[in-house]
Parts: sequence; C-alpha cells; structure tokens
Amino acid sequence: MRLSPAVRLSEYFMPTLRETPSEAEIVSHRLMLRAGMIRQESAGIYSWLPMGYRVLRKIEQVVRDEMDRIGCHEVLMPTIQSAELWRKSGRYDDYGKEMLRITDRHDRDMLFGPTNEEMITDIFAEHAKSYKDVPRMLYHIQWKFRDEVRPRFGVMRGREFLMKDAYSFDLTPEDGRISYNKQFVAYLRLYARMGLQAIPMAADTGPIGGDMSHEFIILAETGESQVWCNSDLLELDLLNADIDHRDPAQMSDVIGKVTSYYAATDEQHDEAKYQAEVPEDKRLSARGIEVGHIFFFGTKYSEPMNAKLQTKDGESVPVQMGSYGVGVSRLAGAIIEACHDDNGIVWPEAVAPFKVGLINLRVGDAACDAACEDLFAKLQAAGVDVMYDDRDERAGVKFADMDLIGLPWQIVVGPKGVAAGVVELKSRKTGVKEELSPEAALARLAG
RNA sequence: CGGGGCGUAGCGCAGUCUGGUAGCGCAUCUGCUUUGGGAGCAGAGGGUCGUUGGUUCGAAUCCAGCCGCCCCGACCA
Repeated sequence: MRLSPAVRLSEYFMPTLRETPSEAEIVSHRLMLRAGMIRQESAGIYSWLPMGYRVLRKIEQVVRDEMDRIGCHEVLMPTIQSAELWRKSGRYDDYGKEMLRITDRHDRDMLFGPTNEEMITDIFAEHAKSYKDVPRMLYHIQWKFRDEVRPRFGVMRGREFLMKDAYSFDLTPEDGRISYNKQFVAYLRLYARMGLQAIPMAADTGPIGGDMSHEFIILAETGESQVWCNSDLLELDLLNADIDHRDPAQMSDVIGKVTSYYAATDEQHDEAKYQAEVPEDKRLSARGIEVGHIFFFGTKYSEPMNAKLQTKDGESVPVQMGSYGVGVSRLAGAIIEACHDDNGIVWPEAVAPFKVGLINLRVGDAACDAACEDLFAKLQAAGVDVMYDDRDERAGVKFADMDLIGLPWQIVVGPKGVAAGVVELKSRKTGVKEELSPEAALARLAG
C-alpha cells in the first residue's frame, strides 16, 4: 500500500504529451493522457501509468480512512464470480448485455463482476446468524466491469472501473438507517478531504421507497447530467463538522440540515418545488458528475439469498442491507474536471500524486545540483512527497510539464537564485511565486 | 442499439475527390551553439498507408467485406 515518498524524474516513467491525442474530447481525458497518467488499451479500458496510479491510490487512501473511521472494514472479493450466485438472486437473467459473461474450461458459467451484492450477502450469511452479529459494515475496493454500449469521457465512463463498495447489515430498517447515516456522514467528509464540493441529491429509491438513496454530485461543465440546487449548499463546511458517528441523533441532525436544501438531478427535479423553495438569487442550475451513490435496499438480496438472522425472540428474519459506492477511478477524472486551468491539472493536496515538484533549472551546475539534492533529501526526511525534476531539459519544458501534472507546490532552483541564497516557491493553484531561502521553503512545505 | 465520423512514422496532421509506389510539424538519435516559460543550425533513423479480398499494367487513393476507435442520442458509478 505504501507509495514511494520521492522520485527522480530522470528515473520515472511519465510520458507527457505536448499535443493532445485526437481521441480525447473532454478536458480530464485530455489532461490525463497528456500528463502520462493513463493509456487506453481498448474502448473504456485503461492502463494506469505511475502518475495516474499514484492518484488512484491517494484517492483510495482517503476513502479507506473515512471507512475505517466509521467502523467499516475492508475485504477483497474476486473480480470473477460464478453465475450460480447471480441465478440465486435472479439477476443473472435480468442483467443483460452489460454483464461480461465468461465460460471456464469446464464449461461453467462465470462472469466478470459488475457489482458484488450477491457475493457479500452470501459471505455475510454464511457466518452471521444472530442479532448479535449486527450491525456490521464491510467494504472493498475492486475493479468491476460493465460492458457499456458506449464508453466515453476517458476514465469517467469506462467499462472497467475501480469502485469502493460498502455494504451494511442490520436487524431492522431503523438500525439500517443508522448505518446509512454513518456512510452518509463519511461521504461528506471524504469528498471534502479531496477538495471537492460533493452535493448529496435525493435519488430514485426504486421499489423500496423512502428517502434512503442519495447520489453525490460534483459540479463541472462537462458533467453528464443537469442538476439543480440551492447555492448555499456550496458554502457548507462539511469537513470541519466534527460528527460523532456513534451518536445517531447528531448524525441525523447534520444530515437533516444538509438535505433540507433543494438539490436534485434531472430525474428527480421538480421545477415548481424548486421555484417555491429556493430564493431566486440562490438558484443554481449546472452540469454534475455523479461520484458516489448510497442506497438502502432492505431485504432485496437477503431474501432471495436466504441471509437471515435470529432475533432475541428466536424469530428468523432477513437481514437489512444497504450499499454505498464511490467511483474511485471516475473520481480521478472528475477531480480534474473540477480542478484544472489552461496550463493543466491543479491537484487538491490530498490526492496530488506528489505534494511538491522540485525543479533544477541547471542540471550539471554544481551549486544548483547541491542545493536540489539537499532540498530533496530534507523534504523526504520531513515526510513530504516530492518529485525532483533532475532531467537535462530546458527550463521551459520543465515548467510546462510541472504545470501540466499539477503538483500543488513547485520549488524552482536556478543559478541566479542559488547565488543569492534563494529558491522560488510557486503555488500551482494561485500562481503566486515568492523568493525565499531554502530553509524557509522547507519550513513552509513540511507542515 | 440508432445516427454521424475517422483509421497514413511515437503524437498531431496533409495527400484520397482527379490511381503512377508517401510527405509536413513535433518527438527521437548525432554534432555544434544555446540555457529562468515547450531553443537554433546541420545531419540521421523511423511507415507492409487498420485488415482481407476485388478492379487495374499500376491502389494510401476506386469497389466490397471485416476489425478498431471517436462523436451525438438512448442507458449507466
């Protein structure tokens, strides 16, 4: 799981492109290709090169932290599943062509999992038999495959994609709501930590009904669906809301507050209600990208899969379940959609492949080399992820590449500055540059 | 799955209409010069023109099939 804390660009594999490959239409796809993060293998299927893979793992790490925090525990389930499981739930025949069906050497029907409700239900049911075995929450982060008719937008709508899926198990629907709320709260924090304003919007609950399904949407021009909301939602500081997930009342207060504002995707949008509830100057209609979806589905799978618990009274009841998805690979693209400028990507710090890019403007110059090596070592010692551009390239190339890959901070070390005892510290986001001593730069970044 | 488009060097493209055996920019390699925002000069390497078949003396170019990819729509994390 550990990411390398520091790399030298002269040893790294980061094939940046000056020109945009013609197949890429939207900005995140273009920038991911240009920054050497991914390579398309076939329609909707990508290899993740070192830079892209780092981002993916940073996103995973934030997700893991927030799942751990609410007592949700990680498992790993296979990508290939047996058709048997899916026949039990009845979905094998329902799923249609989106399911990639495979036959093994013994002619058994297998499939590349598009999701894992059946499997997790089966796993849980085998070992959990009593009301004492709940509540429980499990999650996994795994590659899934849905044979989309028309993959597009790079990793945002691939056929193969990396998902975090969590599942909750409870005795009663009321307990199920508590688990649902824990996930809801974790989602608020998780997106905020990634530097995103993800807005929870009521989603279709299907046959279950109720109010227990939300999509988490981030706003971006290239979003795939139209959304409407109250702009006050963008002002809520959700990361700093210190919510105790063991306090159901507090959780439902916070969620009640967040969901009290109007917010809807096009399937759920009610123009009359929107007009009535949202003051004119707060009406916000924009394009949105779905980066998460949480759903309480009760006994939809536990019933057919025969996942039952015994109550205190000795009665046998199907377990109440919910599932909670985050599109990890999609987020890599979605974050870029939300965070870029004309020069390239502008990574939020929590998911940036490296925090700092150290640029040596004159490789081979003894003073520049020494100053860079010293900073490189000290940044590592301070626990700062750093990429050192020690390539023998021209300044313009280095600046352009560094802006393109979007590391939050750049330290520029050149002969003039070194002679004067200063380096330049540049914020990728604001573009603000300042000259200061190497020690001062270090102190600023080590925080 | 309906509609449209594209496949020529690592990338971006021209050449296809009007058939005569492939070119430009960037990248790569060598040398010299240059060196704080994608350098200059000189030289070099690199393409069975997606694929199969057909027409023709001759096909990147015309015809047919197949494969791949992209865009719009319907559908989805």
